Amino acid sequence: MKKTLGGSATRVRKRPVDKFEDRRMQLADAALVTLAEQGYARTGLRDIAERSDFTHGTLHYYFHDKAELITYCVRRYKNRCIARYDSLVQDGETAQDVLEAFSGAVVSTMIEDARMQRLWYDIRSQAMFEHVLAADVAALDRDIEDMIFRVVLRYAELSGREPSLNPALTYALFDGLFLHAVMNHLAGKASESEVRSGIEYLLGSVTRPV
Amino acid sequence: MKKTLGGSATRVRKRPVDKFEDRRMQLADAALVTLAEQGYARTGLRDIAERSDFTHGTLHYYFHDKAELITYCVRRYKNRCIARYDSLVQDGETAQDVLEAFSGAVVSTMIEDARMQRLWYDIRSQAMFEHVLAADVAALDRDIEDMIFRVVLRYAELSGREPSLNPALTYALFDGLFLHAVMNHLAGKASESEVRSGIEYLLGSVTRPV
Amino acid sequence: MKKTLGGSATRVRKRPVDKFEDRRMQLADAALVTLAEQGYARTGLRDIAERSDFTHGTLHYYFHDKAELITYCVRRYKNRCIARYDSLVQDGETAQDVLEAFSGAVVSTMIEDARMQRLWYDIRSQAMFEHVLAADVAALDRDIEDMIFRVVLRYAELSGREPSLNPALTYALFDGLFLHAVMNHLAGKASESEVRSGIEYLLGSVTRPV
Amino acid sequence: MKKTLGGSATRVRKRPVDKFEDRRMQLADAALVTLAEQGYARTGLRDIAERSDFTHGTLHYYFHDKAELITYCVRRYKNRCIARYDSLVQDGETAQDVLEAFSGAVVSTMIEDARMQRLWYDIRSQAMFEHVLAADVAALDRDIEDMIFRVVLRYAELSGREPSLNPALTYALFDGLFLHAVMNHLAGKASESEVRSGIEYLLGSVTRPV
DNA sequence: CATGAATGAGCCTTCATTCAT
DNA sequence: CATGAATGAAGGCTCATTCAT
Repeated sequence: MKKTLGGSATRVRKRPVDKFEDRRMQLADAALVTLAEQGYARTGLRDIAERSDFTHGTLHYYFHDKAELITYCVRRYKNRCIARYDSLVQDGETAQDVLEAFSGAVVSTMIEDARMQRLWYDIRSQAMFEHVLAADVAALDRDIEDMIFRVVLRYAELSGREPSLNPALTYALFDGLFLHAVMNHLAGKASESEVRSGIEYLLGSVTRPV
Repeated sequence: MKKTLGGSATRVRKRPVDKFEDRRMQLADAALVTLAEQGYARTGLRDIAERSDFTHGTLHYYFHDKAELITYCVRRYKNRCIARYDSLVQDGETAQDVLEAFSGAVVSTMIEDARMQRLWYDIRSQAMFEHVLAADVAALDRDIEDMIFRVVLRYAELSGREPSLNPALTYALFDGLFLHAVMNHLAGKASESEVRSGIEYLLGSVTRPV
Repeated sequence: MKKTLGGSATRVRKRPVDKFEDRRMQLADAALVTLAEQGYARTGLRDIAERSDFTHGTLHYYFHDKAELITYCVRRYKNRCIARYDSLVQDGETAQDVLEAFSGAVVSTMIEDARMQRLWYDIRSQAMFEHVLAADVAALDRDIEDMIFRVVLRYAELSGREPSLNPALTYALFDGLFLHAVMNHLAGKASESEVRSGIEYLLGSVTRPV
Repeated sequence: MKKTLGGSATRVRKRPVDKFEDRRMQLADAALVTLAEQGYARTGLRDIAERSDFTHGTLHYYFHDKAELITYCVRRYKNRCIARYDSLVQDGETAQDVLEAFSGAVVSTMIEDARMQRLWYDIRSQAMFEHVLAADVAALDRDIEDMIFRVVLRYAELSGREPSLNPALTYALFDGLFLHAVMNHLAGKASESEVRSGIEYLLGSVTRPV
């Protein structure tokens, strides 16, 4: 409300709602570190609290229960991923740009974010069993599907082609590729070049000349 | 197998080792029902015992700990899967046979074994975090990869084609397809025809004319 | 009371002490609603605050701790009860008036105030265990005892009789009657006429002809 | 089953079901000590375990949850009370015997079992709020009501009288007497003679010449 | 062989209370 | 005055595991 008050540039304090939300983000980021390390089932709220600047009581102050915290965390991580991929790809001006930006991003995700990614796969698996997680996870998965299809569309458009598969099927194939890239990386089997060639192959495979 | 066959007519009891192994299988099959229903993290040994003919303590007599039981269960389930797919596919005499047998098997897995499959995905996710599971799961995954590649090889051979991707990449793509088929099915989104066309597409895509 | 009245026309604000006390009453009344619903042990200060116009922290500003709030609440409720019974009974001009006013009041307490009454019985039970509550509850119980005896005295006097039991014993019997009336009502066993006849019987029983 | 096997007098081990039930009793008796001391709401399962020979996990092995343990405990205590009163009273051969046995028992309950009795009043209060307790407590209260009426009947019969009030009302009055006896005793106000005379008065009051 | 009693660590959650603003 | 952020102890409960029988 009192936000954009005149030209005053010295609004020192954020609105209360922002403070609350800020702390949620801060806690979520701390939680993500632990979650990525230990996984959903093996991470207690106490573990999370211990590696944050707060106590475990505070976690419950900001999140109603564990499920809410976890979905908030995963949503936060995944939204960042999606934004990152979107911006990367939209900056590309040739099909080659897009291909390289995309496969570069996948490789770096695989290498640097392997632990975060496995958390995502973990939570997505749990969501097959736990009702409370299902809706949130499904929504996120749809967002990722859309993002992947945007990449494919952009690539197709820049190379005079068009998608040959629907978004769901397209995503399923890329998802398989990502998942195995991460699993392989965590298993110590370096496969950067294989991932790159896999993506190149797949981008060609899921599009066709107009 | 069938080791002490011969002419011996007085083999009243199986050899001890067999009895032990038999019971393990019996327990594992009972456990699989519960595990498929509730998932790894949410299933206690008590839950399993309650739905079997044995007690809680007996489980520990036959399995050293929970991880051993679970990996034994999953290995059992997955080996059955692999055998089933192998026999189905090897019975086919034309490429069309193989295609139909394979996609039919996938569809029926998706529909009837959805709960078992999600258990596999669950355990595979946990294996990314729990070292004790990692080796067993990795071995199983390799077996599946091999099986998938046998299907592709057979299909290729019968249609005058050859694989265009290595086994790992081939599996990754099929795996993505399977995983999303199961997730969609569990989410209530029927997609039988889509799965069939996906498989047909993919079999064509991972092979090329010789 | 009304101390600074006089000719001063500008007394805009109540004296500080009154404001403080007013707010305590306001908070206590809000608290009573929740307490009557959930009982002492199951009611958190948060529950109370949520159903009032104030926050959690404010409660501690006006009451030192939970025990003080609770005793304040119960005292408030019970004093209202006592005042009500006193005025009802003193208005009666014949023994029959008193009997009817009294049993009518008990019946309406049983029906409309059942949830408040159970709170009283609850706190009185807790006071048997928690020292901090003991003194306050005991004082209240004495006030009720006195009130009951005033009713009996008034009834006796108007009917040419006199009490035949001491106040403590008299109260004990009426208290048993009340308690069971409330328990029965909460259990769904309507017993209005039984309560009325019980009271009539008891008023006769605890008095005797002069 | 194998219980009364022939004339063998040396059945060393009880049947399994008995062992389980025996331990429940043992744990319940230990629990009653702590519960009587601290009251329902202030007693944790850990408190109970600490003052028993077992750990808090064991409590959950024998009782499904806290409510089951508590109701089991109270039922156990109250059934003992009822049996005790029944046998005491039935041994009396004259009205005077019954009067003395009964009031003696009440006095000794008041003095020696005051802490147990307050637990009963506590749980009965909680049952007005907690649904899980309601049914069990109501059943117990009915048993006590019956017992009281048996006393009154016996007393009436031996003195050529008959009950003048129904069982519910009769119990309500005695209950009020008991409750206040216990509260007074806990408050340090000795009142043995008063209790005795109250009971004598009440036994006369709730009966009338045939 | 198989049982089931017993354990104790650990989990999520609730809550009265304190305190800086 | 009033707020609400933060705390930490405590609560009920679950569970893999051990072990005497």
